Amino acid sequence: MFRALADPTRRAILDELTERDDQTLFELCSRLATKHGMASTRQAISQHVEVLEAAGLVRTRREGRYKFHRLDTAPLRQITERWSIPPLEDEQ
Amino acid sequence: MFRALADPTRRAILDELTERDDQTLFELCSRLATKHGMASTRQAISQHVEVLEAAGLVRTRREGRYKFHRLDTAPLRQITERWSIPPLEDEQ
DNA sequence: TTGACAGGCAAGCTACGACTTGCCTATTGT
DNA sequence: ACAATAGGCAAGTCGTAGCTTGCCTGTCAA
Repeated sequence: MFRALADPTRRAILDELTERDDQTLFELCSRLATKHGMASTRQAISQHVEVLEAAGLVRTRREGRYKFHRLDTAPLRQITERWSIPPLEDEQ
Repeated sequence: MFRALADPTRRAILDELTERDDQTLFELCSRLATKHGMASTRQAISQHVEVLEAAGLVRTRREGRYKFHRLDTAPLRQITERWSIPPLEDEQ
């Protein structure tokens, strides 16, 4: 899962899913291209999504010929727990 | 900094510094070898530390011929803020 | 002052990750 | 039925991350 976060395109996918859940692969492709300025092919995105799925950061649901993607931030807790991140105080 | 977290050896270094600050490079080497079972050379660890420094996750202080390493978890906040991790409550 | 110790620098090797290309499957609409 | 659409599979290319090797610099103790 740490490896999954290492790639900027994958982080952009997480960003995209943060502000809008249940996107299809094609939606993700076009939105990444326009809003994040990343010109990636569908296959590239598809492979990134696979990695994110394997890391448990993205859940997918098949529906007809569409595959919807949903963000799951639960695995990210590992990070805050492992190195005990100080609870974010108001940094002036 | 995400890339810095992607490597298991580097995460082990952070773990090591979590439970004991101000270790020298040689200390880190031997402790990683014994406690974490990672047989890495000094140069390898040194390069990992460089990456962690560049990511702002490790602060160093030179003292004579020793170089002490200290953990800085501040950059990790980015993660919790970026994808709004729910504040870890007592789970169950 | 000189040898032992802590660490740095730089070039080279290797393996793996990101991406492409080409073709295939399955679902839907007309 | 068949074309269009959403997605999957697999092989191949290329760059770079991680590691090693060899040698160099700087500090301290005898």
